[in-house]
Amino acid sequence: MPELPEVEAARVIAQRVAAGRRIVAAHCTEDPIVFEGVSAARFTRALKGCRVTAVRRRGKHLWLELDRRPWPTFHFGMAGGFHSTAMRGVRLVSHGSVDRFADWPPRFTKLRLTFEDGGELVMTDGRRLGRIRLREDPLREPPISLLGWDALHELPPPARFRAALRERTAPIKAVLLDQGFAAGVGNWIADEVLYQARIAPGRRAHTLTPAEADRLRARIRSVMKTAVGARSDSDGFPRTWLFHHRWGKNADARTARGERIRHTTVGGRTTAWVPGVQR
DNA sequence: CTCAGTGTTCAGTG
DNA sequence: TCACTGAACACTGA
Repeated sequence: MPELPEVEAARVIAQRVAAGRRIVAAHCTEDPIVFEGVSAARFTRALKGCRVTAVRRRGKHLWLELDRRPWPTFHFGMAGGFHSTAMRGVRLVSHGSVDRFADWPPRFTKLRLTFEDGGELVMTDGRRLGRIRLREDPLREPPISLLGWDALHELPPPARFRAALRERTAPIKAVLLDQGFAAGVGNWIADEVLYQARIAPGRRAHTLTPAEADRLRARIRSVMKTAVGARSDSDGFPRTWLFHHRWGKNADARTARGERIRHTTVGGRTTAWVPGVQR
C-alpha cells in the first residue's frame, strides 16, 4: 500500500491529531518484529507524557518529533498505515478513505497513542513487514540516513540527476526502486513514471540519453505531486495514467489510449509496461 | 490450497 | 570491493 504519497497522507493525518498535543497513553502490542529492537515497555516509557512538536517524513519513513528524545520512527512495509480519530467519531485512514463504522482500535493495531484532548493515533500492520523504532536523531541514523533524495522535495537539478544515472548499470526500474537513489518511489510509481517518460523498464540506467533522463526526472516530480495532491489512490489520478489499468495482470490489459500492457518481472518485481510506447 | 503482493534486507555472484 | 540479483521475510485476500 504505502509509497510516498500515502506516507505523506499519513503524515498529514498524524500532524492533525498529534501536533502540539501531549501523549497521555501509549499502548503497544507485544511484537518484537514490528517493534525493532525496542520492548513494548521501553517504547511506552519513551513516549508517555511527551508533547509532539511535529511529524516529519523522508521517503517512505515517518517520525514524531517530541519534546524529549528518543523519537519514534515508522515504516509501513507492504501493508501498514495510520488511522486516527479526532473525537467527532470520524476516522481518518492513511489510504484516503474516511469511515465511521469500523472497529476501534482497528484490526492489526500495533501501536495506539492517546492524546490529552482524547484524539488517538493508531498504527496498524497486518503483514508485519512494517517497523517501529526509536532513534535519538532519525535523520542522522540508519535507516533514514541511508535514503537518497526525497522524491517529492529533493530531486536534484537535471544535470546532477543525469550524472547519477550514468553511475548505475542496473535496469532503470531497479534504480528507481532503490531508496538510496530517490526515496519514496515504489513499484507502481516506478512503472507509472517510466510509462509517462516512454522508457522501457529493462533499459540499463547509464544508457539513458540526456533527454530521457530529463523526462524521467520531470515525471517523477509530476507523478509525486499529483498523487500527493489527490484525495486517495486512483481517485483523482488522471485517466491517462497506467495506474488504472496495471492491476490484475490480464493478458488483454490496455491503457486508456488502447495501448497493450505487458506484465513482466524487472528488478525482482512485477512490472507493467507498454512495449509499444516505452523504448 | 496456491499464489501474488503499493517493501526491505541479506547472502551469493561475478 | 561493490553493484547487482534473487530469495526470504510474514501474512492477507483472491
